Amino acid sequence: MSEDDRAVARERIIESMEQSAEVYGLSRSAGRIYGVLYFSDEPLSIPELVDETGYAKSTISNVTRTLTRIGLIHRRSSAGGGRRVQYTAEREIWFILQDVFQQYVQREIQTTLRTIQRAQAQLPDESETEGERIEELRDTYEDLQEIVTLASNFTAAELRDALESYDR
Amino acid sequence: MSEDDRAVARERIIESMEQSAEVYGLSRSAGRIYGVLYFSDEPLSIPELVDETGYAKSTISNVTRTLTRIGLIHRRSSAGGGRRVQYTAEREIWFILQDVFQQYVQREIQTTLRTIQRAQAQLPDESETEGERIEELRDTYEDLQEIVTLASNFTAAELRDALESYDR
DNA sequence: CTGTTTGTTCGGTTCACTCCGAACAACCGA
DNA sequence: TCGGTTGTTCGGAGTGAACCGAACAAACAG
Repeated sequence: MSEDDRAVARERIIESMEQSAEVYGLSRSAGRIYGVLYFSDEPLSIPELVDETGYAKSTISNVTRTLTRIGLIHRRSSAGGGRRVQYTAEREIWFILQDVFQQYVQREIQTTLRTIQRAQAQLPDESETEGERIEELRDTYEDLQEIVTLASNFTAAELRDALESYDR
Repeated sequence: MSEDDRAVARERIIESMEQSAEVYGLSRSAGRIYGVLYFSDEPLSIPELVDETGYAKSTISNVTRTLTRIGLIHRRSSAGGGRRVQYTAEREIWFILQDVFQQYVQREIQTTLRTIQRAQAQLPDESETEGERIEELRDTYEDLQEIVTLASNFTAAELRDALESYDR
């Protein structure tokens, strides 16, 4: 009974992770695979993940690669046994979010900013409406870049503290 | 020539907005429609947006609705003239990001947190591994919720200042 | 060397999403 | 009342992504 309850609770949270994965632009399978690894006591191999999740081997292979690249899970090659690679979940969610920020948000901001700067360079300084709009955009994106750069170097606790203790 | 250059610069930035839209989970058409409105001096009606973007009327109708719901553009019913509804872009990007955070990120965090709490309530306090994992998750999400709540009440300048002046 | 286990790659299917065109509803001016 | 304009809704075509199964490559055990 308590065993069942625990399984139900675990399943609910994994379903929630599936949904979160979709919000962050990943597939549902990615959420489930991460969830199973999150609750697993030991590292799991691909065949074990197939058993636990019900997905096809090829799906597990593809998804684990992208999850590894993003940094949500870690890959260990266990040289010893028959099984060759094993996966563990990164449990420090703050690290994951930092990575997402660094890799996606910051990158997105940077390319946009570069486009704006290039467009601005081509327009000589006749301050038409167009020019002002672009100027506005540039200022905003420079602010954003600064904020994200700073924030991504903080720990969660530091960030929270910085915000809580700030007196306007 | 300068006219052409300006058009080219504008087009580049709008293309960049199309790409950003995809990153944020919107369609390319949403990015273009927002971009055209961003650079327009006056509010535009749906037929005018059809001319400017080349999209079908129905597409404009659907996309403007979702953009309005999200808060990226504003809808004005100009009671006077023949045209009935007109749209303007929200140019304060920080407002947009705040809304996104409030509506999506915070909501996502809250539902996850609620799921975790409910799961935790069902498990009595036998501190098994499962229980510890869930406890861990809960702490993290409570931190996240606090951070997002605080951050979404700051202006961009305040946030930047808070981060820059924080001394660890 | 042969059989088994593991992991990757490739082609195909299914499904959701985007966008379009057509039909419809609401409203205005003659 | 009747055309003209505007906006919404609906069904369908095209497209991309998720996932699967099969084929293939690599490594180990016997």
